Amino acid sequence: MVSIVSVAKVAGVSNKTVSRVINGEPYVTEETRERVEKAIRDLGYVPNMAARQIRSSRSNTFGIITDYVSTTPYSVDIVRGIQDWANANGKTILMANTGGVSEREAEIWKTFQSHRIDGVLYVTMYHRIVDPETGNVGIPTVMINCRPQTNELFPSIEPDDYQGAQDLTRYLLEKGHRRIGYIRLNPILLGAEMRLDAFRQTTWEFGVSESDLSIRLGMEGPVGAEKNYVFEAATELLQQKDRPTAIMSGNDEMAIQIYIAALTLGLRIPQDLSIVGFDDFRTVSMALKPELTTAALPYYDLGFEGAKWLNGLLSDAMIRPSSRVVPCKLVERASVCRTQ
Amino acid sequence: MVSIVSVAKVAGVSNKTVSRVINGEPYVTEETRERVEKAIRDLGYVPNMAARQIRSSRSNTFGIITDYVSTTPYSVDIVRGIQDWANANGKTILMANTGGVSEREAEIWKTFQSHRIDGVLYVTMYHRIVDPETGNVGIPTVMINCRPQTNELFPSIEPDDYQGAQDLTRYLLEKGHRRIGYIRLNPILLGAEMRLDAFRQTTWEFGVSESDLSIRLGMEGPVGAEKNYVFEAATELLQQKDRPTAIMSGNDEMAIQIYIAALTLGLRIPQDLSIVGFDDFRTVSMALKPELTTAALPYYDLGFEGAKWLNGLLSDAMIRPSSRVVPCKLVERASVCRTQ
DNA sequence: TTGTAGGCGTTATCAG
DNA sequence: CTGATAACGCCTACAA
Repeated sequence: MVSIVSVAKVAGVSNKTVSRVINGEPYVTEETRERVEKAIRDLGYVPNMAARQIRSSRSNTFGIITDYVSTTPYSVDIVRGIQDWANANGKTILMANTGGVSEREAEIWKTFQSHRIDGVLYVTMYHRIVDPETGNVGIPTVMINCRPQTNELFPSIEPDDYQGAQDLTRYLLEKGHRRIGYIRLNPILLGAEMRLDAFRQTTWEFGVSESDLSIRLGMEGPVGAEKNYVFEAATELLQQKDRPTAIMSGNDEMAIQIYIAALTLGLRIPQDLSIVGFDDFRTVSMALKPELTTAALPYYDLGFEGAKWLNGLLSDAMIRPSSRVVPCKLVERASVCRTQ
Repeated sequence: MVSIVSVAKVAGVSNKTVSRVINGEPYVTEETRERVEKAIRDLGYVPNMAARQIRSSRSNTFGIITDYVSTTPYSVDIVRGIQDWANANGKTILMANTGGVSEREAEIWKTFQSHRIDGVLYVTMYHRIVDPETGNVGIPTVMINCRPQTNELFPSIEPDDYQGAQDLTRYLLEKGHRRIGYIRLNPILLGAEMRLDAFRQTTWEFGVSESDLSIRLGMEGPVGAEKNYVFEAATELLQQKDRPTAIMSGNDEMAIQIYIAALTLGLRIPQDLSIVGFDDFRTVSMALKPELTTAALPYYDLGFEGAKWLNGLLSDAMIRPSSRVVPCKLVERASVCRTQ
């Protein structure tokens, strides 16, 4: 492999001068610089990061730990956000996936140490509380889309499920809806409770009576193998004497079944039934007809901001655990209309 | 940072002996080994990959280049497959995303060189023909879910869209369906033509007359901003005098709209209309009611096998470009019934 | 403005 | 079985 020495030889300078050129340091004649650059091009020289790192003990690398990539593919946007930030700031990304196995997690932290990773982004694919098995390696870490349970060591950045559900509920209320159905997310998801709380609180603030609210459980059980009651729940809801004029769905995916239930009963969307989702999982929300009004989970921003934050922690060294929240933007499409 | 030297000092041996223990080399007394291992534990020593690499000029790292992660989230399973193989074989994964920008791609290859990556997995998120901007860096590469156009340099591994569509078509035919609708995938996707060909060929082999086939375009235009005709096409198809008894959908996502169109027209699935999808994008195929019969794109296997293959190439050094294909397994659910 | 000497943490070589 | 010493490619410190 061609190294700095061969370049130096070809350019007829010392290796230190080559190093200067590579790193854009001052005090190099324009003429020397050009000669070196030519040699670099001619030889196809590319600096060796490993060697560089060994001297400077900074790897300029971030590690990403994810859990279940496959069951919830949407949240890969978090990773995209991280990558974009990393790319724009000259960082490299090392990726590892636990698959939910905690021994595996410990190994990963070891591997990260081995690579002298500067910092770790601990990413979960759905919003939840976790207990990372760091093995106490002391690498600065930011948690994304999750929050530490027992240990308060790490800062975290999460979507604002509460505000998102609040905005959606208000949106429905402002469109005149009062009899509203709610089909709940799997309770093991952190968002489930926050969204429901927001729904309850907001309808209460608007003076909607409890009896106008029909709240049903849509799913439960372990992620990836959950029991699914959405279709039945929606069907039952819509067969009530005073059926709701709108249904709020735990998420977009569940909204598919609500559409199907409504259409099967001969109801038109949105004229007879308004529906809102949550997540803005576009493969679904834009495939539904009419397209689904929903609240967008800020996955990309979570990743981008998380990476930025982590980088800040590295220089500041004041890694106070704290929690940040990113808003969920309401995406207005065509699945809601004003009550007639 | 604690290095091999400190370990050696504590264990009262030379650094080379420590190295031997770490790498599981023979010719170390059991007793010495234990003393060294104790020192490693006590000091919390973790080997420095960068230093190791600098000596052995093998990074044990694979790079993954992806294109548009976000628009097609399902195919992240490819990445999971790669990670699982890498994990089981002690390789590290460096990840980068082009976002479809080719200058970015060139940079990525440079970065990979910088890290002395052993090999590259070039992954696209949908099945297509590509023209990688390698900058001719000569890193062994396997292309996954895509195929090189102009240059024949790299081996590739792809899903067998033809066989998948063939199986689905046969399945419908064996259930007695003869009047069959087909809603086509975006033609810029490589799978579009292969799937349609299989459909045409297989129906022909079964002696189905052309006039019983209704083929419509479902989508077109650039990925991420395509025009969507699925709902209208399905509606039109189902309003024909002799409407099809089954519709084959370009993919699962498009099947959502076919469901909605059918239900809106008062048709029951599958009694009045059978539907099959393609991809087995489970967030959709299992959310639809009745659940969707489809052909599973073997994303995980593509990744896993691709990584394995790449590794083989590294030792064999006979990187003959060739193309491999992985079958798409038919997943039978509840959206098809026998014609009455 | 440029060059020299030394060392980062490993592993390879070869001698003991 | 074990150890001393050199070398990998780069950067820091210092000297010229």
